[in-house]
Amino acid sequence: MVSLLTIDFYQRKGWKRLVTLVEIAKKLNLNVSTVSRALSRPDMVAEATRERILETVASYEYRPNSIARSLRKGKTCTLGLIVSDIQNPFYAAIVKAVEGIASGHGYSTVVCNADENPQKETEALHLLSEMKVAGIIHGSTGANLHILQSLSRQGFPIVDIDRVSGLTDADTVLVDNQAGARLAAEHLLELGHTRLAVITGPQHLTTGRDRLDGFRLALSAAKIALPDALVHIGDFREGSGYEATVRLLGLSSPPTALFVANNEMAAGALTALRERSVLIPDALSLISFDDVRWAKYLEPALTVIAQPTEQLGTLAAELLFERLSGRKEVVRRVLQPTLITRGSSTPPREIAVADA
Amino acid sequence: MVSLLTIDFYQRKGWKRLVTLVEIAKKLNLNVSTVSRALSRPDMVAEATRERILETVASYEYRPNSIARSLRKGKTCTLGLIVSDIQNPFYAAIVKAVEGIASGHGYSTVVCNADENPQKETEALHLLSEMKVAGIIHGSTGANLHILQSLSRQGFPIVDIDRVSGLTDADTVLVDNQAGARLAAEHLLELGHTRLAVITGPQHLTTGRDRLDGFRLALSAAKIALPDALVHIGDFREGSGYEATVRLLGLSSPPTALFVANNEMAAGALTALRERSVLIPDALSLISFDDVRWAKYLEPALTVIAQPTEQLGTLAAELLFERLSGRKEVVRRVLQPTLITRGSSTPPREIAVADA
DNA sequence: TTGTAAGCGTTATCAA
DNA sequence: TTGATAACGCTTACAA
Repeated sequence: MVSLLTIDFYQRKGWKRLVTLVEIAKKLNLNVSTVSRALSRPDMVAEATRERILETVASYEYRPNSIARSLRKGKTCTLGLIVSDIQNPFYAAIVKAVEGIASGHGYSTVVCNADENPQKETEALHLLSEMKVAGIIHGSTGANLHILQSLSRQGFPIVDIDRVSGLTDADTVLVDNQAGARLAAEHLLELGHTRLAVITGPQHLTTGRDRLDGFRLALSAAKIALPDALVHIGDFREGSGYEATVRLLGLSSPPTALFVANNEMAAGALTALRERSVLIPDALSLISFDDVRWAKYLEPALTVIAQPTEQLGTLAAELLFERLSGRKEVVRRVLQPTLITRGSSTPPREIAVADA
Repeated sequence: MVSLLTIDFYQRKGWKRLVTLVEIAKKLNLNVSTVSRALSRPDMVAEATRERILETVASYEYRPNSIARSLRKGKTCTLGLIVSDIQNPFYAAIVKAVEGIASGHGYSTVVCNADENPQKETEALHLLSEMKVAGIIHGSTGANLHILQSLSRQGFPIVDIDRVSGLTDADTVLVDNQAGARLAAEHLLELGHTRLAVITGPQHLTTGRDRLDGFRLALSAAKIALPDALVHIGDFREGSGYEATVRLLGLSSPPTALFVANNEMAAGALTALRERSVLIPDALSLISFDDVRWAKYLEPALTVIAQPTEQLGTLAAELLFERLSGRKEVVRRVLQPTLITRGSSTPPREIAVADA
């Protein structure tokens, strides 16, 4: 009878045969609180009792229910991480770094994929807020400032990573995108290019804006013109890099050097250049943001502006944990990107574009 | 006084100013249950009351506490996903696919990185079991069968992905690794190679074993010898691909064709080949598992065995949800990899290896 | 249509 | 050193 009841009970609920503290306590004729203490504060319970308990716990393969614990304690050991594309190696590195730091602290990481879609970001934020995560790290689309502010007011520590959301009380970890773009421009200028083009990202993202601004600034400092026809605004995805490149190549006088503001669009640009048999670097010098693995395997290898991706993720997670352990001041860290010169950028040679 | 008490209370607990059902109910002079119903079963509450409630809920930015809900309902809306390297594009694609399906079902995904480390996998499994996730998808290291069995007995639905764990009651989504390796071998054999080498993964992983077996089978069917010196067992990481390649190149008669069993080791192999100026495909034909993005950007582009990665992740997640909605039979899906012929594999040419 | 109350599995407070 | 008990925020019989 009893066993029948038990089975029915556990079939009604989702968790099937999960042992609980109460059951362990019953087996041992002890009180739940004693068993609980034996696990969380072993020194507060007599040696003999403790051993009996630990034995039973092991033999029943008991695992504490962190849901119940979280509810009782009023805190979770879960971090929320929102990125715009897990498959982009840039974010993959961040995910890995954050997960690493988090698990080192005994925290788990819930990864949400916003896909550059404000609607998906909204859902992700709601999800994380309902999960009552201990904190949120996110590369913002910039569209959900209102929700972020509300979450922040509710006490969720928030860390902006890679992009600024507009939150005033969030810690921030950024790469100096202007400096990176300047490095790229100056490198091309030093090589002697005077007709330079740029494919950047959406202007509502700090990354897209700053990388264009930096490029523009360097050019104007060198008194080199940047006509509108040589400026393309993509969406940081492969397709837009392809299309922008096609249009640039269609110009009556195409550029001799091209700066692409992230790795995805660079991949698109490459495809377009290959299709049209544009020789790199002879017909066009190419430089892009992000030192992805394949950059060095290309022929010629790709000159890039490298971002310290792991450091970005590590730092963001560390700032979050500092915040969780009481830091009050808002911290803003700006990391410096570096130029890695490879074969895809050389001085301009006045060679005609080969026919496709 | 009241406000002081409140502040003190919320400072003691971690969750700071999170509105609860009780508070909403109090503001409205309603019972919690009514408020709860207004949100989860709106039709069971009077139009007027419902509107009053929804207004207040919105103005207080109330978000249900999913911890409490999970505890009460005895189920979570969280999936656990264990992969051995988030940064490997193969797993990144799986993570993305799983997360996509999960969020479509209103589920969140906790991603754990096992790093090919059984110890880390153990921790991840314990974490997920304590979180009482609704189900677990994992590419097993093969070392934690005991824990997996225990979890399975406790009622956690488990899906094996990419590798088999040994669980008998887990759904499984695999790629036919033997067939893939056979495709690779047959391709090289058809090109006329007779001295073929292979770099495979750990033999305790089905992927490492099957890819070697398939290769071996194809060669023996063609009556081509595979001497031990031409077989290298790596660990699926870049470094081991590099080292194995270096050793292969050091042989008195090096192979004319090389099959590398995953993309990471292929990257390592490439580095070694470049360093030693071994011309591909003239001195060595190269083929690898995994059609990563950069494979087609190489010069020559890399011939690969492509795995249907998104499909792998999608299917795994779908099987899990089917299981959650009651399916009892164990399902095992085997997906077929495909050969993508590119420039890195050609008939052997008897050209000496250029000096480094 | 709404209210009452029990309970999910823990932990923490208080008493014994 | 241990036990009894009340929470944590929510859902859901059941009663009104």
